[in-house]
Amino acid sequence: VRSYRQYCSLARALDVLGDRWTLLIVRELLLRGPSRYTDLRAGLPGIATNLLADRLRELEAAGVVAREEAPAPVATTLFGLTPRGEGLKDALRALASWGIGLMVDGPHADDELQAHWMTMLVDLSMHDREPHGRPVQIEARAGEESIVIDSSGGELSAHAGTAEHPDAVLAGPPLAVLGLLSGQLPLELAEAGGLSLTGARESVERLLPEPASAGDLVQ
Amino acid sequence: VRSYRQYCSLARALDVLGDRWTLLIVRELLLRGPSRYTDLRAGLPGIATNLLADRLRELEAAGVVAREEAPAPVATTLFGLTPRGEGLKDALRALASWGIGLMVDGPHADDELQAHWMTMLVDLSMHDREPHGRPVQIEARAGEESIVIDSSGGELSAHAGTAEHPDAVLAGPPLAVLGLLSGQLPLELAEAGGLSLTGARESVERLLPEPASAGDLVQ
DNA sequence: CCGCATCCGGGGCGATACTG
DNA sequence: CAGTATCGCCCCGGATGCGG
Repeated sequence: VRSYRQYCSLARALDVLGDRWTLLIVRELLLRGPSRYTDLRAGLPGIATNLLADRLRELEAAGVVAREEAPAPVATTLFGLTPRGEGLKDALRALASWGIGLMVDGPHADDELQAHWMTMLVDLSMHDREPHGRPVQIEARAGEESIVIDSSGGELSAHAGTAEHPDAVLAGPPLAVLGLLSGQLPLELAEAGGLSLTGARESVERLLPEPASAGDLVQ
Repeated sequence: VRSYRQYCSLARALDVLGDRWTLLIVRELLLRGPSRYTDLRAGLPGIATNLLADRLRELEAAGVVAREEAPAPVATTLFGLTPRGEGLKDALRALASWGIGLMVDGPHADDELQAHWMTMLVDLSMHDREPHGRPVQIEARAGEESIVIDSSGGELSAHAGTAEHPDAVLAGPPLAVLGLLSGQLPLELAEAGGLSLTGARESVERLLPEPASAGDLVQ
């Protein structure tokens, strides 16, 4: 929580966000919306509970997070982003987009994977090539974690969970599935890496990002 | 340097960039281009010399920084960004842009200000409203630090230093000058805050950003 | 000088236990 | 459920030394 003591906007931003876990807390709040303490802990495996409490206080003091007392039936406290906190969306997107290039070696030993993190990649990389086509729904499962991707009217959305009657289902090891969704692996290479595609293949191809240039791929 | 152990692109990015000073080192390399160790130290007041050496090694291992042996006459080692490191430009811009909102209270006690940091604000906030007008040159001095802003053919550029025959000169306390350049303060309020404008006022107004909405201003 | 390595004190961080 | 309390450890800050 020590300041860099530089009158520079980046240094000021890091005075608020630079401590360990802070930006991941903002990630959780952006992905989940206003959340309970316990749900935040679940989305931040490895965080010490005192650190989460400390960081939430600091973010509150900086005007990034606001504490809301939930209405009657639940009666718990919710932590949500203020408008200033919502303003971090672009910065987190840019950082996460840069980080995609660091995921091509697959998960390391003991790396955790949660479904709602996968939805970030949809938002970062995928887009509908046929915005006026009929709505499509795709389920993507990496390991045991699955998300549902909806495209309707050119708008893509994704959320954790499973679908009743998706147009297609993608499943496979995390590297193949996330590599496909992030555009790091073209469909053929992802299939070679263990990805299985069942259902309407063209509905998947319609949403896939342009693969990264050949030089960026795994050697 | 401890990993978050999450297979998420943001967590991966922070595994590389999340340590203290790391993103400020990238800032210096983006602003200065390939730099000597000593010049980096000068742009990072407060950093311990062993930490700078550690961070440069870690960034090198992550493929963000490359060490170049300088050619014959100088014979020193230069640290520069790799293409992967250059890819951080958007993320740093987004973070720095968010941090502008934290600068409206002016420099804190003992805050340092260096001219080349000010050039970031030009890049982030200013644009030429008359891209086809004749080229303009403006000098802006905050305290003792001064930069030169050039606009030619709609392209804005800024660098540290002073100008021989600028069209206008801005000078004043850091809060007024940086508030103006970043769009946090309209010209009238900046002048009320101690800013002096000599020379062609319209050449300054031509480059100023739209001021932030009234709600964002200092009360 | 330039580019570090070494040493040491203090505090941020990680892990676990505990509580209203 | 939403934290507080405690205890090591290691990261960080600051100073100094040192080879090329």
